[in-house]
Amino acid sequence: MKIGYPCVNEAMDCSAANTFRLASYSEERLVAAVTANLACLRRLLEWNVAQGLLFFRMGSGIVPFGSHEINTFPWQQHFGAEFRALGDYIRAHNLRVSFHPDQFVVLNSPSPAIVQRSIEELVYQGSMLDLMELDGTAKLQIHVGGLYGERELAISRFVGVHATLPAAVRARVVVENDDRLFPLRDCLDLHARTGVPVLFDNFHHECLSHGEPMHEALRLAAATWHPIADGVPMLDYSSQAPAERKGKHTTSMVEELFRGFVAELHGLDFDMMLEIKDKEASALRAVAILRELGLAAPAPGGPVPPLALPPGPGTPPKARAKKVVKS
DNA sequence: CTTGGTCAAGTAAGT
DNA sequence: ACTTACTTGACCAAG
Repeated sequence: MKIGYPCVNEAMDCSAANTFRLASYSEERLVAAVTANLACLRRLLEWNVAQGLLFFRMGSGIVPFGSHEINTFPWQQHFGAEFRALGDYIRAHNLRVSFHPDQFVVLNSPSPAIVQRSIEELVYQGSMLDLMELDGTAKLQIHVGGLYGERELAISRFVGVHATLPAAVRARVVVENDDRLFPLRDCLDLHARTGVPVLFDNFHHECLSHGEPMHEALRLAAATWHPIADGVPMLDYSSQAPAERKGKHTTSMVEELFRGFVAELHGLDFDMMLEIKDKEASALRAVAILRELGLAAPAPGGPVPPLALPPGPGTPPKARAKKVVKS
C-alpha cells in the first residue's frame, strides 16, 4: 500500500502551481512558470521519497493554460527532456502518480463545446504522463459529471463520450464516486458499460450510497481495476470535519477513524490518497500507522523518528506568510 | 509590503 | 438572480 496526498506540500518552500493571468499571457511567462513548476515537482517527489510517501497527485496547473487555445507554445517538445527525467525518477523509485482534472471536466455535459474542452483538458494532462513515459497505471481521475435531472440519460452520455476518447486518454481515465450526485452504484454501472475502473472515495460513500457496507464497497470497487493494465486500485480517504457542513473534509486526520477504516480493508490492497487539509502532515501520520500495522513498506534505514513536527511557530517560514482566514 | 478582488473552464444547491 | 462549494491558492493592481 502506498500513501499519498494531493498537489500541495505545505512544508515546502516551492510551489508546483506557478501561474499567471490569462490577460498577461506570454510565452516568456509560460516558459518561466513551467520551468519553476517542473523543478519544484522534482524536489517535491524527492521529499516524498525520503518520507516514504510513494503516491502523489500532481496539480493540474503544471503547464498554465495547458488546454487553452491561447497556448500554442510547443511545450511538449520544449520540456520533453524534463518530463522524461521526472518519469525516470518516478519509475526508479516505484512511485505512483495521478492527476485529478478539476470540476470543469464534464464528459457528460449536454453541451458539445463543454465536452470538447473537457476532452482537451484530459488530453493535456494525459500527455504529461505520456511524456513521462509512464504506463497505464498512472491515472486521470474524474467524476461522472452533472445529473441534469435525468440520471440514466446522464450516465448514458458519459458512456457515449467515453467510447470516443483518444485511446491514450481512455487507458488512464478512472471515475470516482462523488458525494452528491453519483454514488458507487452508478460508477459500477459505468464500469460494466465501459470498463472504466472505479476509484473509491470512502468519505463520499459515507455521504452518498445505497447502503453498501464499507468493506463490500471496497471489494466491489477494487474488482473494477485490472491488476496489470490499471495497477493497484487507488482510493481517496478522508473523514468528516467535526461540526462542519456535511461533506467538508477534516482539517487533520482523526486517527481512530483512520484505524477503523483500515480495519475494513481486510487485506485488500490499495494506493491511498489522503484528501485532508493539512496535506503531507496527515499523510505522514498515515504512513507511520500503516508501518506499525505492517501494511506499508518500512523506512529503508529502519524506523526513524518523525521528521515533520506539526506546523507551528518553529516552522520555517514559507516565501510568503500564510494569510489568516477570517471566520 | 500588505490587502482584497478576482481569476479559463461547470453544476447544483442554497439564499 | 446571485452566492457558494467542490480539492484549492495565488496573481496582481492599488493602497
